[in-house]
Amino acid sequence: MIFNGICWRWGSQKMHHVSPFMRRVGQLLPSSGRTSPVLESIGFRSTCLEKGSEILGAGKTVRHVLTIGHGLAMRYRLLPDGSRQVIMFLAAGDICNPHIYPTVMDHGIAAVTAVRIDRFDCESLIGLSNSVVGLNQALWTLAEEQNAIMRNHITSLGRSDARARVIMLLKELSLRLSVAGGQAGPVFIPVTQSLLADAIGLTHIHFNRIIGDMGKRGIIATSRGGILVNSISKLEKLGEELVAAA
Amino acid sequence: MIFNGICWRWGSQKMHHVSPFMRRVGQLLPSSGRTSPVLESIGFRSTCLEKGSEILGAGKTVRHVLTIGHGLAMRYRLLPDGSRQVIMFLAAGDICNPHIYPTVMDHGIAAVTAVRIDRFDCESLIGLSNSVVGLNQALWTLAEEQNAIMRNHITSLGRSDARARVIMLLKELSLRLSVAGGQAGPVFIPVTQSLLADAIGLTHIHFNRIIGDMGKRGIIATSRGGILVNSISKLEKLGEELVAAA
DNA sequence: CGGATTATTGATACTGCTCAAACCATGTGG
DNA sequence: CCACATGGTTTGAGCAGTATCAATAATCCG
Repeated sequence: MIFNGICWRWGSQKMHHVSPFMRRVGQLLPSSGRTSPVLESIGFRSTCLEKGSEILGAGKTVRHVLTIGHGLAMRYRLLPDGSRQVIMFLAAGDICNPHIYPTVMDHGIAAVTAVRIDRFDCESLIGLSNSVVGLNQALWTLAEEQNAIMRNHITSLGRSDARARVIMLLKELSLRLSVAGGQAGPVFIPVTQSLLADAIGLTHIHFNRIIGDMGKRGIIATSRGGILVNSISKLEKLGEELVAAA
Repeated sequence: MIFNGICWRWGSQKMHHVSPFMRRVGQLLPSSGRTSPVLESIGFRSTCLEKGSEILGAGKTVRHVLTIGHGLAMRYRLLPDGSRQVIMFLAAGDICNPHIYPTVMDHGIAAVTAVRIDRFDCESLIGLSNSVVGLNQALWTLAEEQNAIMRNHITSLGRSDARARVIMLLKELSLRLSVAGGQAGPVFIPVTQSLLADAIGLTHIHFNRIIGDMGKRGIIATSRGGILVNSISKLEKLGEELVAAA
């Protein structure tokens, strides 16, 4: 249930924080530098959900635009045999809906960590996209980012062995989670091995063997509930070695 | 080369045929019944390309909106080790670009069969999308169709064994290629086994073994350069049997 | 007819899955 | 504070499913 979570701040049109989603949209607008006051004027409501909550169920019709304010979520599907495929992970600033128009979801979205959801009104956003120059294009660009991730995912699943898939997944998540994009410091990925394995089509057992090996080499460290990537560049180097070995 | 093909009709703003892309867009518009004359007024140019031609190269900046007028194409990536991943197949009416704004492609698009490309002007479409009510939403809906296919693809690659993947792929292509959507008649899929195998992460050898088995059961028939699906419903039944067996 | 692409078949090797179990961390209620 | 339940992690042994290598056959095209 979407209203299950502890409500952080609720009911006020004006939030004291800026939505990461709007910040990203603003950066994509042609109107050069700072965030447009028009964008900030649009109201949204924040809801906090605990780990594991369902954000958007498959089959549901969406009347609001949900975005990740803070934390990690995932798009996923449950299969008839009970197994689960994680389609992609969503981080702060990502949009949960396919687009800003009402739709029916063909997959679910759930909270991987505790999550803050910033909820906008479809009509308001649609109205803005008709009036603010460049906004529509910005939304397409954001959507295209997610599509690129899916294409990478398909390529990874189709043409790489287990080890390469693990490396690519960790690399992608590290980069998206490190705010600065390409910094050198360690990044903690707060996702269980089972979930990570479900994303790249491995059993959690095999996944564990692979990262166990990577742990011995000091590239990552494991802890309950997450993985610490010590150095993204080491990760990339390992990936290149793999390609070279083939 | 994009200009390599035999040109079917060229240089005239007014085509004697309607672009399948525009027809689909028109059907998604709220303005009820028939295709809006405004949509038909927009000019486009058709180019015919032979099998195997490159339609859009990876890394290219796109200044036109390319759509499939006739035939089959594919989105694909080439990997450093020389192998190829087919990300998805594109049929008549599908858009090749990620969206109608200029972008850089992170993957290539090539003709699987002989193909007619209907090429629109970015600016014209953007202009239309700002003036025609519902057009922008229609474009998002079309894009979302492709995204749904990618999500299916990811799920298939991640959680199904080879046989199930083959069945899903053939089913998807049969449905998209049969104009009537859900008809009973046989459908011919004009794609080599190697390409189909490259889509679902199999070797063409293993792919061949699987469809050989399906051929013995009369569900499909093979011929050089393509596969004939005798009955989509039989295909679905086989898929359900697989699920039940698991 | 000769060369090129595509399809098919066989034998063998290896990746990653399955099953089974132990271990560890965390939280819960008595 | 301890006993227990829970969910996550780690380890082992054996097997199933696919890849790989190698070759042959069918088909098409010039």
